[in-house]
Amino acid sequence: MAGVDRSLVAGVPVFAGLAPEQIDLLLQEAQSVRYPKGTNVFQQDEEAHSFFILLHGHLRVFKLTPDGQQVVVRFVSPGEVFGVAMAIGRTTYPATAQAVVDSIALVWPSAAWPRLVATHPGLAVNTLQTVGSRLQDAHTRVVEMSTEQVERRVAHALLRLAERAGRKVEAGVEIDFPITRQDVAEMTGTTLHTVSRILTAWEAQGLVEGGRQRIMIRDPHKLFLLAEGSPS
Amino acid sequence: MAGVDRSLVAGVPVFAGLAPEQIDLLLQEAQSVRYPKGTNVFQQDEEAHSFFILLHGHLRVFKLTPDGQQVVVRFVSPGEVFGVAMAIGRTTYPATAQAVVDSIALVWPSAAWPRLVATHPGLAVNTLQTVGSRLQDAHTRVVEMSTEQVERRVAHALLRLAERAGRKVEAGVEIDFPITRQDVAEMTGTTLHTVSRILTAWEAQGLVEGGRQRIMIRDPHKLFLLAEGSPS
DNA sequence: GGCGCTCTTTGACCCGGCGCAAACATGGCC
DNA sequence: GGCCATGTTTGCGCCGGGTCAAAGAGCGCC
Repeated sequence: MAGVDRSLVAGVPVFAGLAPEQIDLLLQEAQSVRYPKGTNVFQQDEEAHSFFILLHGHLRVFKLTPDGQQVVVRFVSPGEVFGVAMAIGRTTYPATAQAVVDSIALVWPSAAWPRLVATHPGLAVNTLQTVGSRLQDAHTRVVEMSTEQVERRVAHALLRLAERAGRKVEAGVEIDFPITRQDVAEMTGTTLHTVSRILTAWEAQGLVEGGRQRIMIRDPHKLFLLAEGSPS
Repeated sequence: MAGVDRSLVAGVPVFAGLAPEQIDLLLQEAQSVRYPKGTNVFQQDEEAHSFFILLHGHLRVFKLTPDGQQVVVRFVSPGEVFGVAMAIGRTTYPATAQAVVDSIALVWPSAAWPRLVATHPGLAVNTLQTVGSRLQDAHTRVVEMSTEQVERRVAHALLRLAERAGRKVEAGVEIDFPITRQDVAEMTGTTLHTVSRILTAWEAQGLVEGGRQRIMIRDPHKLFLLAEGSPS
């Protein structure tokens, strides 16, 4: 519980530029909590009681529409803050965060946020940059969905996944957590059927390699060309 | 140039909670600049030299894709900050801001931002909330584009426009600036042809009333039902 | 006050990808 | 090691809406 080691959050962007003593102060108020695979860290529309930094594992953040469809907002990797609803002026979480593998996060009570930013002004500035880059991502996605057709959107989605959560292996870059065709469909605004067809076609060309809840990119460069719409 | 009156920015959210003297200090560093209809306040990929608050008029913010397509990110109304690229850690503007009518904005040099947030901590907190609510909007849009078909997306877009930039008139709510079918298409990821067809159909039902660069919503409630997918 | 540019409407055609359905693989669990 | 749940593949038919084309309509400008 108490006494989280500073080294755990060495490279966390949201703490960038803060003095080590400041970071220690912040960590003293945090709890470290385990979230077994499949459990929800928080749920959409639930009161935003806490905010978090992921230490270990991977989360899938998704929104549920009134008619029950899911849309994946993003995947969270270690070192990222999440659940900062309170900081952006919301009282409830706008989405659900679910552990796709056993995960561990640092947890702060949302109520502490105003005091923390008052004491550590750099925190607001850093969080602003984090939220800002998410805004960029979201806009990129809007542009892609407006102007690209499905195959290129899927290519872009995989490239981003590989960049943020890729693990280099002998034969390419593998997504570092279990991910289904359905997940990719929910990231790109299509159906699992279409994703499956696309991946099968790519596999035949040696672009990617699939498997159950597994995607490996064998030829990132060719995939990139495809994503950018180079006429093949 | 100097001596912008405080009353001009009375209700501006980004100044919420700041003391009047603080606001005066901030205003002393700003310039008031006119942007005639059709001119660009800033351009995509240009160095982010300034940030702004719109005093008068309306801006259209759009992204240009490599193949020349435009996607409308949002419309800016008076009282909103924009061009805060620097604050979110970018050195260039991610989009172009264009005056759709003669407009006036307060302009600060981006270089002053770090000093301003250091002096006025509330500024970072307020900006964080502003950027956060834009993130919400962007995610809402992603969800809509993923799960709704065109007609409902257009309905949602018009309702948002009406809410943010609507002017009540006798017969309904009119969008308070010139807006083309093409603009609506670029907000919703469709074509002007499809938007035209939809508006024509709605007009026949008495839902909206069109015109050149003009959209008026005659029956917001019915439009809302349609947007939410109530089976008509 | 008329010319021309921009915006809008409307028609006809066609295709990307969604919906539905069914078979098939894979891995966890008892 | 076999069963079951979950995930994946694949075929087929269809349709929402994009594309191409061309004809109106409104407005600003000279």
